[in-house]
Amino acid sequence: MNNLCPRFEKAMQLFGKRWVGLILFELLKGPKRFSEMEAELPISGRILSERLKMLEQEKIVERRVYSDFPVRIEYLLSDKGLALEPVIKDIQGWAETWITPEEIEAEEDASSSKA
Amino acid sequence: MNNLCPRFEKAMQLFGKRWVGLILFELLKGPKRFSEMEAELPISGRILSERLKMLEQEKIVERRVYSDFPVRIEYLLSDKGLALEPVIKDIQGWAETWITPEEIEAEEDASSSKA
DNA sequence: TTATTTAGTTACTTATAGTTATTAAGTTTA
DNA sequence: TAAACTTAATAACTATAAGTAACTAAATAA
Repeated sequence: MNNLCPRFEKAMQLFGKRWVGLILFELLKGPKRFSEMEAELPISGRILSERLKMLEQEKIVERRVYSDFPVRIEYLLSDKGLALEPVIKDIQGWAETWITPEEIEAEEDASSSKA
Repeated sequence: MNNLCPRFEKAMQLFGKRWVGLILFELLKGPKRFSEMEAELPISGRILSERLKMLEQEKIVERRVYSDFPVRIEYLLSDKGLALEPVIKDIQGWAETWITPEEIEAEEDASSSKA
């Protein structure tokens, strides 16, 4: 068991965690605040907080505190995080080619209570 | 909420599911049997079965039954699945550059009961 | 001093994953 | 013919992760 490349396995453990892809997608557009991400992603504050903390620990995301009123905290990608851009772009490209509108509709119906 | 590209969101829902990356990584090497994947991946049979069924429904994986003794079932990537190769390769490349040996050791220690 | 704002956290419920034992279909061998 | 073997699952159960709603902390404004 476990004859895989350990680096790949570790990478998939990060990247394959729920919401991580969408968080990176958002942050590739530029720095974001907690509440912006909470509003733009269908993710709960608790989990967003947990994921950002994890991504910060993994040095993929940086957290910057500005002592404005009210306090402003920005999350942005580090170099390690920015280096994931090709992955995100590839997934986008793949999705545009291979995900059909029907699949998306089925998805939206299933989560219509949230939308 | 939910101003994301719905195709990307759907793609991440598949790809960001635990074990999916590792299953695709294995299948990119060529067709595999259930028991081979079960042996090579640190994943339970129940979840492997569940994931393969999902990937089959999504037309990413094909399931071929051979009436040998004992019954032989092969899983292989469809064109849609093969199209994910660049994503996997990018993640591999990223992992080789950015995942440090210390991170992997920490990981191995945490799951030493399985290894 | 009370209210307001952002960025969380805590306690609790629901959903997903993991483990172990069992089943089904087919084939060999006693 | 029936007991045993093999692969590919599935069922029942336990453990872990995610979701929800209400609350907290720090700083300022009214």
